[in-house]
Amino acid sequence: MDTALKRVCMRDRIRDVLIARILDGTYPAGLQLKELSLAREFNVSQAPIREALRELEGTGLVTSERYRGTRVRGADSVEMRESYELRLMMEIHAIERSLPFPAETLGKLQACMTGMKESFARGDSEPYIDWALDFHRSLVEAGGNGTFLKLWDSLHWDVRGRIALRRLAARGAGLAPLVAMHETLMNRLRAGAPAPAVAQLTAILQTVSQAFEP
Amino acid sequence: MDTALKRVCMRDRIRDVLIARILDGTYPAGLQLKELSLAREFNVSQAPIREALRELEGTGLVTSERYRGTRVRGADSVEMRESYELRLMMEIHAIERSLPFPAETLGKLQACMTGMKESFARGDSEPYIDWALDFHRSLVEAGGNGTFLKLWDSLHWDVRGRIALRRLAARGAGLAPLVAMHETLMNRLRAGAPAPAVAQLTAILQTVSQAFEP
DNA sequence: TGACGTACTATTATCGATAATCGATTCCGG
DNA sequence: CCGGAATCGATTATCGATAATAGTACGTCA
Repeated sequence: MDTALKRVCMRDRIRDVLIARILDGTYPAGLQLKELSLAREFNVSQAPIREALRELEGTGLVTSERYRGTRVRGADSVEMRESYELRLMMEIHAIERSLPFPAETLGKLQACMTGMKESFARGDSEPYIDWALDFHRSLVEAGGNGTFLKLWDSLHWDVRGRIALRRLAARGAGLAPLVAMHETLMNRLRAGAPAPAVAQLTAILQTVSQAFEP
Repeated sequence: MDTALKRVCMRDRIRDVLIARILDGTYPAGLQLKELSLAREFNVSQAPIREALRELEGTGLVTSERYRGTRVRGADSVEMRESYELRLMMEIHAIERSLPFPAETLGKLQACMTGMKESFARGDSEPYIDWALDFHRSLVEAGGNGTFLKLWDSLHWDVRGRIALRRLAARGAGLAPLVAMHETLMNRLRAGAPAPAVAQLTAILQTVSQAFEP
């Protein structure tokens, strides 16, 4: 396989590849990431590999022990549930802090909603997923706390959420219930009362997080 | 100044020193961290410096741009307030999720409380700070969400909190009000009703976060 | 004089090699 | 056959040097 990367800043590209492989399960939890093997695969020397690993270590995706290597710190079902708890907290916080939303925010959310519905109607699950992730990220953004937004990004919800939604899409009911649930959420956000919106949001995230239950 | 580090795993020690310097203001926001200068200071080559910087990049303490260096991403007062908001959220979550606490948790918290009181009575502010930070970290731990605990650690509350408390200790009322407030919080935690405990916790964090207001 | 391009300098990105360490295996005396 | 010391292979940690790049200072030409 040609995974050699050429253009710019090897360590960034390598880091992104490693993140994707860890989150999509290519690298299972506990796997040791051997620097020289990776270096050979990417056609680079050890240094950029190590730097990419150190960055992943900073985000908590891997752990390393001195002279004993770097290992994937798995996203097991426990950690996944905990992450959803954190995500739920952030999105609830945004609602409680900023509802009623200004027109601009509602417009952004509505655009995502429309995109979701259209993609779903066409049966295109990937664009649906893009819109859905954008919807929830926009919600966090609406809370006005930049640290929360950075945290959202550093937890790689763009990848994790995609994996979850793909699983749900392949299951019995597929994405149809989610579309309806988001529509309800959108209406409640527009209505402006926090409690019903929070309840609906909680239900949505509960549904999505079930993608990681056996 | 002899900042040369000798014993084990240079990159870890370097990383810790850099974290401390960033959080205590030695390295102001926006400062470019030059690799070769740091390498000379620590008597190491460029590689471990870079790895330490990459780890800091992962935690969000610095940012780097290709061929343009690594710069301190400042902890300005806005970010500080946002961080306290996040911390408050995590501690509230622990209370709402786990109150009433089991005897073991209450014992741990009480031990911290006792340590705080004794240190304060002796006028030793540093041990007081240790106990206070341990108290709040234990609170997060009591919530039972390991991801929250990791997040707490990755935000470096051990350093940030110390800085805040040192500032407060040097101000007018000093630490006395905090001791009393924690005693009240402890009583309310023991009582087992979430709402009053949350209110008191909010008041405490509000007080502490004022250390960063001008 | 002033806009423009070009060499220079400071700094980062990457390399290839060496030192340090760990884990397993082998070898040996009992 | 067994316990432990010595050794070997694999892997990580660090080094010193080189390549690549951005910003700057300067000189040239109109």
